Amino acid sequence: MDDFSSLEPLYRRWQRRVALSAEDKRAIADMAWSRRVFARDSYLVREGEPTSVCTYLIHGFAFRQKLVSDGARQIISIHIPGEFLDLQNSLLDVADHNVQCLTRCEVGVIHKSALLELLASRPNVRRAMWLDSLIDSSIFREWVVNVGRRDARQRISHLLCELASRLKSAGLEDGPIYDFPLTQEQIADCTGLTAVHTNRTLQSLRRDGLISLSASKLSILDWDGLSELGDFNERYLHHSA
Amino acid sequence: MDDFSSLEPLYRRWQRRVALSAEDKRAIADMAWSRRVFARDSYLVREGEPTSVCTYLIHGFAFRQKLVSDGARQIISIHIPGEFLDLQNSLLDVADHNVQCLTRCEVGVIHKSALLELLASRPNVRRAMWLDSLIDSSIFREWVVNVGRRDARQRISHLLCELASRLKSAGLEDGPIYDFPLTQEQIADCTGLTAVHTNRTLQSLRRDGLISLSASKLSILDWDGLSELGDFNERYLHHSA
DNA sequence: CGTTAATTTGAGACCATTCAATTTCGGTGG
DNA sequence: CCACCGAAATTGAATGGTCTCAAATTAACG
Repeated sequence: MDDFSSLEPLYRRWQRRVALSAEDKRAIADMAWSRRVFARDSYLVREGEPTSVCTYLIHGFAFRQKLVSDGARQIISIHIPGEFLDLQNSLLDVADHNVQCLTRCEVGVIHKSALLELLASRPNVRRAMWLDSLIDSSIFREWVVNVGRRDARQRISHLLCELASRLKSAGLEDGPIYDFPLTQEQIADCTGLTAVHTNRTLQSLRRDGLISLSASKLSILDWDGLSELGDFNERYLHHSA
Repeated sequence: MDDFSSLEPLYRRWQRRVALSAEDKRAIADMAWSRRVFARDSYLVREGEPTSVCTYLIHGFAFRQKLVSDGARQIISIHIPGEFLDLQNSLLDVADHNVQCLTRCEVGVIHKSALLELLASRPNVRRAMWLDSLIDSSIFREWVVNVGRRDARQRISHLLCELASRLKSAGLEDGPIYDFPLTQEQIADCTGLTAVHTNRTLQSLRRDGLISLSASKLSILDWDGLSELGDFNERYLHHSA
């Protein structure tokens, strides 16, 4: 990767759980990265296609989604800089979901073969990546719970808390005001609601003084209130250990 | 493990994706397994507890679940014999969800340390386990979609198709009649519905001649109809490759 | 400053929930 | 073998959260 600082967020996250040696970092940086930029809404991975590359998010936001038979979309996770976007797809042979840019995205692309070689030769990196994928998995589980057993106000509160907590943990934002990349339609697709009901629910959260959200700026005015309403407990994010 | 045949379903599943050598199998069989039996409903893992062992399901059915603030339960996945129940919990330090027996369960228990040693020394086993956890992950994603963007008839149809497909793929049942371990209340907890509405929805599926379900026996009378209704595409199960 | 996307509003319909009561089923003890 | 029991399944009626559809308003952007 031409600009090594792009890997800093990655190292920072991994170091919290796995000790990376200088050689580990060198092996990562020495990989055949290529930097690319994608426009908002463009697809990075398409369901059903064979996988050949793996993408690391440097700047911008991306999300995973699946489409159902009537054309409705369910967003499955949101990704922030410093995260790999499709480890899952890369290590399996055929993509089982779509990955799309939420905003303009700068990414580092590596070939599957280079990735596999790195995983084979660097045990610490392998462990870090595996843990990453286990944490992804934990987030999916929480999303099942969120759309399955919470009402609209709780679902949206939970989503906002998760994003704020992850951004803060990654050192990208440290409140009280966040750059918030989701439109109301996208919030709806994350929470299994309609855009109309999402709009009404956001209004109700604003009316209660929990948040203020406009012009792509979110501020969480009452963290305790919002996280309690949304039944948010950050254990599932495994920020430490 | 005293009875080596217990590991057959595991080998069979892994062999579909990773070539296991005789030494690999020996290393697995030689681990310090202990066989235990748990009663229906008993907890194998509790959210929030530090993890120390890993459990392999030999006989019976189990499930993962999380509870929300008002006490409601969301089931996150169902597990069938031959699967590891809590790899995710074991490799992280604190369990982020509960694992519970659906029926009386016979399991093989191994200590985390023995598991980590196996993973460090046997690359093929490591790869097989990682793929297992990636497929788990894929199933979670599909469940997010199921509860997020499908109506009651679709959700239940999809669940029934998934279980049938996995049982068949594991060589445990080969329809048209399946031993079906879920009560209607549990189906409800899988699909984010209430038990009452689950009951009515099952009746509607029966009325349409898609299934017959009673006395813990499920038969899928019209696979094509049920899978089309439930928008079921088994790609996400990654049965092959 | 025009054009399109995003947000907001209203009213009515519907899917799913709630609560309570009843029936059926599976297992147990006399 | 039948009576009994609790769990599971079923039914009814009323309520409600969310959806649908359509239109209006506001914000974003070149």
